[in-house]
Amino acid sequence: MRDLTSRQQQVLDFIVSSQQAQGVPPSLREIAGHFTFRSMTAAADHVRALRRKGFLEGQPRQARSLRSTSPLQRLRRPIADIPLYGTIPAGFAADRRQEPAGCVSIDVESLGIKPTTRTFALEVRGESMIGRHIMDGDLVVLEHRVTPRPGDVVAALIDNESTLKTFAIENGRPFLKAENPLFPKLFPAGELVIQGVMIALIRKRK
Amino acid sequence: MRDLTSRQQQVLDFIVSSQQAQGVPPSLREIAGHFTFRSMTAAADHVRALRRKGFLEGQPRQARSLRSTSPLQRLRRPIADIPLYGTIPAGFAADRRQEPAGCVSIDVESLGIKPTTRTFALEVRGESMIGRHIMDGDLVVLEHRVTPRPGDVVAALIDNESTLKTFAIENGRPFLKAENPLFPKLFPAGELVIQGVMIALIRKRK
DNA sequence: AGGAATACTGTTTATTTGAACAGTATTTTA
DNA sequence: TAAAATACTGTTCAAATAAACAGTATTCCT
Repeated sequence: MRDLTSRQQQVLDFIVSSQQAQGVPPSLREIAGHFTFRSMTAAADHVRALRRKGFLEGQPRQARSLRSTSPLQRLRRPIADIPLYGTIPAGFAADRRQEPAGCVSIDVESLGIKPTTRTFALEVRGESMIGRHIMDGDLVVLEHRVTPRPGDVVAALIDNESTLKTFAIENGRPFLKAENPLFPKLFPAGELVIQGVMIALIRKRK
Repeated sequence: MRDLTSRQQQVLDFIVSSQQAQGVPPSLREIAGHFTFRSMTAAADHVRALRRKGFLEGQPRQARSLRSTSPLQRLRRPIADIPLYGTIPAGFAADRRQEPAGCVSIDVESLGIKPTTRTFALEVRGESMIGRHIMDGDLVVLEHRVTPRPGDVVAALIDNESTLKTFAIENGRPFLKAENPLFPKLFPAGELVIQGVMIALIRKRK
């Protein structure tokens, strides 16, 4: 794969960034317009060169079919968009119509499961789950309305506050426990509202 | 935002998944073709309904400009594709031309940093970093050729094997240590080959 | 009971768009 | 030093495409 000239790199950059921004790759005329070429052939020439050098591909005679051909993008899996509901989604179970505070996008392979509309993410506050190696600031991805297995990490609503706990069953009665010797209390659950079961975790460097 | 009929949902699903798979949204004819409509108007009707209900948007008279308008996708950040080099990338420092074994795609916001061409991912094997809450099977994202700060988690080449350790400095001399009382040895580093500094971590449920 | 929305067929039209043809000037490569 | 690649102008053409028009049958509200 040969190197690109600076002009060709500019054109490739425009195509990729335009695709990201508009959601659609640009047409040859739009490329020419952006660089104020007075002829579309200029754009077509660059695209032809980028095709020949293997940086672009697309179907012939198909409108807006240009896409960059990085070897990585070939390996790319479908990407899931997961709503991030902040740290303390009070009233989640009752009021499902809350606005997401953000969006976590990750490929399904790294996530481990194909997400549904009941998948959501929360930011962890506190060290109560440090025994399960979940740290303050971690993003946890959870699945709503899944029956937890004993030992699963779940987000539960206790006193109108969402906390992360380990789900357990003793003598047929479900309860929750923190995973930190500093928080040794068990939480017997009169009415146990499970918001979600943890399926993945994302941590970034502080 | 009103609900969709099952047919409209099917059409929307096709548009979104086709966009993901092909990199380009489908044309009306391609939609009609997929559902074996004998008229493009059928596809156009559905697209019109999806537009009216707010699930699709795009420029009029612009080829392949359909894009889904989920409130989530509006929040979506640019996505980074990070090469996954397996578990033991022997000879990474010397042979940079190895083939990636996979691709981790995640938005830059959740990742915490804007990745460069020197960003890569490895799968963790073993429990040697459990004290830093890094578990067997976790995916770690690393940045190559960054000067580590004391306390950073780094991937290093020791005896031609890549291992995750904590970087530390004592009396001006850098060394590496495992974060597990079962692996208490320190690794003094005659020639210290740092492959990368950890910047993020992804864990999926086993 | 009646109007609107849904879900299509079949055809035509105007626009968008990729691509080809014919050139020119400059830079790079062999 | 000659050939090839680069970087464009200017024009034309045909395929791809969105959109409009004219219908039909069914289902869903009210």
